[in-house]
Amino acid sequence: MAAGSPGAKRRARQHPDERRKQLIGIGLEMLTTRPLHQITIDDVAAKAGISRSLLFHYFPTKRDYYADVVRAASRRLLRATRVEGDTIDDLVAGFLNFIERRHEPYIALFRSAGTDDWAHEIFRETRAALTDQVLTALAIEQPSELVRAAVGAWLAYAEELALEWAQHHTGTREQVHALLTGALEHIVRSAR
Amino acid sequence: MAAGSPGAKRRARQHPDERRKQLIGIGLEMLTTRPLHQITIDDVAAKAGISRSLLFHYFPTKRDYYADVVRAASRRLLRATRVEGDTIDDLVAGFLNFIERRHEPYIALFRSAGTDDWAHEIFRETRAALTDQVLTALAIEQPSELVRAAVGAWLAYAEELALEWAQHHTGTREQVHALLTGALEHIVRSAR
DNA sequence: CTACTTATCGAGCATTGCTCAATAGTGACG
DNA sequence: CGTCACTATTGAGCAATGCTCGATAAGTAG
Repeated sequence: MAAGSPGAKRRARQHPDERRKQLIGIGLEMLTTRPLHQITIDDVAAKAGISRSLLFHYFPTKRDYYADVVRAASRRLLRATRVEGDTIDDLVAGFLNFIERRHEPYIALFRSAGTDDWAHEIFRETRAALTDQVLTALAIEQPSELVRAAVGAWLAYAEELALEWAQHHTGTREQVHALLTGALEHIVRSAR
Repeated sequence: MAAGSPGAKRRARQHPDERRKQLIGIGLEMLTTRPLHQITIDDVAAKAGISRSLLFHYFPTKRDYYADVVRAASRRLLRATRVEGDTIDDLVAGFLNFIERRHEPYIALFRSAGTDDWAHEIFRETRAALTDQVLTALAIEQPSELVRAAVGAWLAYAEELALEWAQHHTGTREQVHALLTGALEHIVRSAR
């Protein structure tokens, strides 16, 4: 099925910004259903109703396109996990809420992390930003390298446990919540 | 440079088992330097000094080859992390020793985890086996689902922290060791 | 209406995963 | 030692895919 009305102009010219948004949007959508490297240019172009060539007009290479998509996913994630409260409880509650409702984009970002160096870099930056959020919520001003590393590692723990809970309903929400806050407290206390 | 002596027979026939081992060995080696999906059949064949076709004679498809390579990496990992001692201290010490010396294969396995469904499955199995090892060392006979999940998540924490330590020397070995054992004790105690 | 910019396309090239029929080591058996 | 069956091995070739390049037309300015 074509994008526009039937018999529409064969060349529906659009403004570059909107095209870019559209293409990246398609990438984000596809990223939730399959791993990054299984998204072919042809797929994206077909879904957008444009030719392969046009995609290369906007993104010099497939990797550049991927990178922009993953960056967009990262930005979404960071915006969505921004916590309102200050306490660890609020933080963890918000995190669990997010994972419960939108674990698919999270997994998507996760999965792309290992595909390439640049993807891993974006993933690291994302986790670093999350670490900052946690440290802020904990009111830790000048964390040592060890504390930062420990909190970053706790994020890995939290991601794993929360995803397991969201996908396989392992334990109750309260149990998971308690496990997360307890571990964070313990880890931070131990690390300094 | 050719594999054998110069002017050797053009068709150096080998036994299937050795060929398979050789090919998988090449895959394992390449896996430490680049992400899985960047390993092309041509690369492997060239390095082995054979034609592309022969690789498809041994592995029906590229994915099957990949899967066998990743499985081999997983087996290596499990063999190398097998702990001798019984206490948590022994366990963590062995884990740190392993990560310190051979974090590259570990990272390689890590990275391949997100590339595809089958890779993720192998990764899950590997982590499940590691979880069993930990539970055994902890002398926990009949763990609840929650305890299993928590220990599995602790593995994510341990991997992250240990890799950070091995790569960027974050904190001393004793500090990391204490962080790991402390967290594990705390988590297991909380989870039941 | 004209001219200029550029979004858009189609054709075509190189790489790569994969197939298939043909070839040639190698071991088994006489 | 010779012959034969088995199969490891290859080369040619197809389809998909990343990517290039020149041509074209949809807008915009004048």
